[in-house]
Amino acid sequence: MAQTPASTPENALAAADAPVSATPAFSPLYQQIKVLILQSLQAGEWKPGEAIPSEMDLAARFRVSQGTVRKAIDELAAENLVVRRQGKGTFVATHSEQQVQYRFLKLMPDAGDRASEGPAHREIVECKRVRASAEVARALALRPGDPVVQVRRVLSFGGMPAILEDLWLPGNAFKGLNAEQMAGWQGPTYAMFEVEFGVRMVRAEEKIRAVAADAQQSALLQVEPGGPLLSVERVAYTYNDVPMELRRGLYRTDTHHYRNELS
Amino acid sequence: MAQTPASTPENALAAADAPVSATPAFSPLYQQIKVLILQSLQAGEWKPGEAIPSEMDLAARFRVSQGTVRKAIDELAAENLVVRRQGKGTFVATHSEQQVQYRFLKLMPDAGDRASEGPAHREIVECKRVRASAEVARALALRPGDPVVQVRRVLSFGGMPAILEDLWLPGNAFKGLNAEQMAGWQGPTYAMFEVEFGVRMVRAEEKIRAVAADAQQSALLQVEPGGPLLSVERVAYTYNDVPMELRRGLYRTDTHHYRNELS
DNA sequence: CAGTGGTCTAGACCACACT
DNA sequence: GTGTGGTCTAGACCACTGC
Repeated sequence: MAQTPASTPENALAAADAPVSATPAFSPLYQQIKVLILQSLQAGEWKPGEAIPSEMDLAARFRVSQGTVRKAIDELAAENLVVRRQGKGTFVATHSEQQVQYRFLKLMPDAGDRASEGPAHREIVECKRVRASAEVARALALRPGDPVVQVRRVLSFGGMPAILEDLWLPGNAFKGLNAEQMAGWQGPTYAMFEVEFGVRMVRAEEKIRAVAADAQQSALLQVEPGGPLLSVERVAYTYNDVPMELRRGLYRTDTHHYRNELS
Repeated sequence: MAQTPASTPENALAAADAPVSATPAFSPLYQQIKVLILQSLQAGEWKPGEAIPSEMDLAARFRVSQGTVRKAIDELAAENLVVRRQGKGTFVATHSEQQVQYRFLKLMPDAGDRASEGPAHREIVECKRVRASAEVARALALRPGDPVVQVRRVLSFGGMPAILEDLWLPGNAFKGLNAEQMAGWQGPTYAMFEVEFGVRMVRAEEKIRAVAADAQQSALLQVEPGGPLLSVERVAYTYNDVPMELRRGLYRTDTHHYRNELS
């Protein structure tokens, strides 16, 4: 890696193999540095909430200029993998921070903000070990029949049930997860996943639909059967686009709405 | 602006007034450059799809280094106001591009991508001049009673109606808009707004709910009355966060879904 | 005060597109 | 080849944090 920083940067990928290649697959130095930092992040060299080494230190370690490290970190910060704090350092992002808690929850009260509403009350309906169905296996990149933890819970705001959620988690990574743990933890569930299982959710994709409540759902959410509910199907990923959670939420949207910003 | 580039950058905002200020409101040079470019964009100095001057030219114009201009443009590109193309130049973003057409439409077919589906068929149900209701006035920063253009239309994919939309547009900016124009235009509606009215939508906010179809809605979308529909309420903004459109869409989500990425 | 991230500059060179 | 954006470096200085 960059033995001769001042000269043409050697392309690690291209140099690795295939001297005769149609597309040289050029990747700039800062991208290679970014990958290296990413690997350290993934390997747990620095834990969530901790500071990573200073830009100068990283520049020395990788034998590149500070500017190149800076650009690599800039991209990591843009992807919310890392948080910069002027005068203090750069920190591994975590779902435990007081600031942007519940980053992935886009349901907002129609009036006011979520802070004014107070924390949600959580009730675990069930938490059991099952075998992955074909659908769950596909979403989590498992084989059908592989062990999976399934959780069903109801979240309430101000005493009113608002969300009915089913979670499916790979059994291997979430050994020992139980209802007490799910119910006892204060704060974001993803923060618990970080602390208890070392699983950091980094990004997610959601598919949103309008559906009619069935009998069971309407009972749990205290709405009329057949009434409209927002179905939010989420796949959450760790590093390297590895899926680690499938979640299907049913949201009441009579007093709340799903907020999205487009640009 | 940066009469002495090599010395401490004079803060235009801070220098303008209030020599004794608790917070000096420091803003870096590149931010000031960004504002200047933004003003030119807004004033229409360069039209959508056109190239803006090269980084070197802008650096010379503003008497700063190329790197400072670069950082300003980087941010504009990140906000999708401008598109960089290596070897060619930097171009004013437009909704007319073949690439990311329908940037703000997040409805996707459950199987395949939107390109495979072909363009939507549009039917204008009505297009009339009305007076702003309290709700419309609030969303568009108008006064109740101000002139507004209201459009109702149905979009169909593969012959099946999928979206029922109502649009409200400020009457002043959209003088002369009529049903023929709405129906005749090929491609994104926002592209027509750029060409015909010089209005460029830059970002938008959406509030999403699940609702039950009423009699009229179910007839237009060919679903059962009371069936679930996705309600998407959008406010679209031009430069400087000026709202220029209120839109309420009702989406059928039996064969499509609203796709969102979280990070 | 020292250490961290943040800004600004200047110059060299690379990759890409057009002509 | 020329011009564009893109990368990389090196050094100076600024702003913020905490000792």
